[in-house]
Amino acid sequence: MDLDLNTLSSRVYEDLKRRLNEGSLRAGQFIDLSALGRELGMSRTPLRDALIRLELEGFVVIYPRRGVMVRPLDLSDIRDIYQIVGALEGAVALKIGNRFQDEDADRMRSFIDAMRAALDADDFDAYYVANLAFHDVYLDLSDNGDLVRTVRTLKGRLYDFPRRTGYVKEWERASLVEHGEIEARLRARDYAGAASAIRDVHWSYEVQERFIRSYYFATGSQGR
Amino acid sequence: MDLDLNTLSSRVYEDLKRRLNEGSLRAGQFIDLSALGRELGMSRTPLRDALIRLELEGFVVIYPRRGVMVRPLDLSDIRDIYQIVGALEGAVALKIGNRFQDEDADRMRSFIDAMRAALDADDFDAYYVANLAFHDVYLDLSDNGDLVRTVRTLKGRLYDFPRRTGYVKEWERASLVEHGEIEARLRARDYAGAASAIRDVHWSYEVQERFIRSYYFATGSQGR
DNA sequence: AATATATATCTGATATATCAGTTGCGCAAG
DNA sequence: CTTGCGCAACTGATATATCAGATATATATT
Repeated sequence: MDLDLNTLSSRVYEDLKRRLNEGSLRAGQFIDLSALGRELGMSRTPLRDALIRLELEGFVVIYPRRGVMVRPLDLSDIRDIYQIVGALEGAVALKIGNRFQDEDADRMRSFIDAMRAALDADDFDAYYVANLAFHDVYLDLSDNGDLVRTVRTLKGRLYDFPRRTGYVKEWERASLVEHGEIEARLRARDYAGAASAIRDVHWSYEVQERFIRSYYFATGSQGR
Repeated sequence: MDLDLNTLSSRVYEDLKRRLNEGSLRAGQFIDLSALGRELGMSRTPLRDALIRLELEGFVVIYPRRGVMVRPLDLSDIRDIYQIVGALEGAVALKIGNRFQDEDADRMRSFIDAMRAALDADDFDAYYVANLAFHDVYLDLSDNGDLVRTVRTLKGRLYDFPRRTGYVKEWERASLVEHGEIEARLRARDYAGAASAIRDVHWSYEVQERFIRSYYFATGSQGR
């Protein structure tokens, strides 16, 4: 599936991602293939193709002959995702070498400033966009497409599916400090230090656990 | 797809993996769905389901309306896989903590001895089995199922698809030294050291490149 | 009232017919 | 001889009918 949207199943895959993002498909909810096919005006075959892909990416679970459920995200899932993203994103920083230039550090610095301004303005969406852009500065320097794709899929599961509207300001203020540390280490070409700041602090479940608990589970939106 | 083999597509998925392993489906080869369906006595639908999964795992490429090709493994793929496996397996060692006991180190030591004996006897299969078992000692201590599953899928792509029969003895002798280092660091509870031995040496593409080139490409079996 | 069994219903899985995008080939025109 | 066009052939994609495993419900038995 080369995902260039020239197949129905590619398009329905994107549509399902959008529904998961906006919350019209919610964790724990079962998906009725017949009803959805009728709504979308298509047979179940491209739906099945798309759902197989979503299952392998961790968004849904297909119970053969029983139903398809949107997969909830519990604390152990989040912990697992943190460990994988930390390891992989840390590996990108570790190996970044000469690809990283001062202008990359400058761009990271500007996104930190944008994040701070967004926090001051209580603008969660602006914070979210700047946060992703900050990390993308060095992720985009990696030529390991599978690694970066994996990281982005997993971040999507944390951030986008569903897309959340609230945030824990204290957490984001702490993240700003961490972002500053990452940028400083990269600017200093201390790649091992940057990798550690990413893996062992920023993407450490243990370090971030109290924020994670308050962000994902305090509102009772989902969880066990 | 819960992979308990109670669906046809699960069974055909396993069968296709076996064909990839034994080389009856080879890199670069196109798979004829109609012919394969007739051979297996089934429709193309479960074949498609299985191939979608294999595509997402990196074994094949589906060109819509054109064909399905077994994906070759080139040097950049191998480099990418090395980086991901190194990062993830290193992360397992880093976080292993109190789960790791002296008896685990003893088991690792026994697999090192088994690998040495296999090399002395020129027994590649025994070496291969002991090598996997060695790494599985600490991988099995991780409770991050997705991480370990990803590592195993990627190792499979390197080792098993196709399964190779030759080996580079010099490489394996060097690996033995690395295995000893990993075991010693874990036994000493030097988790950061173990993680580095795994990520920065054992699973470093740059460190292993000359062996990789001679193993994967010297026979001209595949490559560009 | 509890348990076992038979039957109905539900939903995904699969078979098959047909569609549709891609590529190859033959032929005409320059 | 080269190029462009029309058509045929190829293969995956999709629609639809049917199958089949899983679950719920009704009924019989203890």
